[in-house]
Amino acid sequence: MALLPQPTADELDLSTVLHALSDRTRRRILAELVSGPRRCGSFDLPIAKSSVSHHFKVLRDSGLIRVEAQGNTRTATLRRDDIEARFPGLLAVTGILDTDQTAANLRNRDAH
Amino acid sequence: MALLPQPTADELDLSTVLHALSDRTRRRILAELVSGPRRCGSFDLPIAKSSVSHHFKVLRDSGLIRVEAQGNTRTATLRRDDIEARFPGLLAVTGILDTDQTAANLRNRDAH
DNA sequence: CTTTAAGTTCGATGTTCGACGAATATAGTT
DNA sequence: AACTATATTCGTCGAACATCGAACTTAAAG
Repeated sequence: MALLPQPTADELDLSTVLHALSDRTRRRILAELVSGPRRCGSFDLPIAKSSVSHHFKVLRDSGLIRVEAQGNTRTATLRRDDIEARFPGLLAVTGILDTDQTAANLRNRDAH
Repeated sequence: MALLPQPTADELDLSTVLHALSDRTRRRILAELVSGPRRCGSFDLPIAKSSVSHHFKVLRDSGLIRVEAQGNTRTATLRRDDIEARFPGLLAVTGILDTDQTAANLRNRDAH
């Protein structure tokens, strides 16, 4: 159960985060992580596994996900609270949060 | 008074926009455009003017700014409404809108 | 202990990026 | 017409990026 190195919440860099988000495959990974932690290898992506590994590293280095090694598997988790604290609304506006959630946010926003 | 080619509002591509925003120099240009249209050459940037021209092209191709040629000068305008319509909140969360303006938006938002 | 599964790391390839200077185009100015 | 100012385009450079397959590491399963 080793947590792999990652930036702290206050170390999140906007340029780095936006670059990580500018890739469709990485946004797809993040979107699938909204529903909860997932094993890194459990994503059905049309690229080689070494490429997948690369994308997970970019996401982890940027601070968007945390990755925990347990045995010979790794589990990725969206750092939703940290991202929200530093860049509120970023996940919603980039389409990471699913439509219902975004709609709920919008409703809540407009209602108040 | 020729408007240079640019994507329509509904053609804005998230990956392209996020990539354009992932550069600090380009975000700085956008932030200075919040206060109104500016001549392209009137930005005090620590890079060669050919590089500045490149950044304006990236911003225009991504749809974040419109550029109008008038005589031998070009004027850049932030496409605020188009961006807001397509990706609401993106300019605020990326720090393009200054603090006061963002606060004003939040006040206005909450008020309604 | 051998096999299998999960991922990473490495090296190579081709592309894109950001920067530069030089050359060019366009349009005012003298 | 010659000069000046504005800005782009072109060619180049090194760095970074995305992708791949092969080799490697680690650990669980048989």
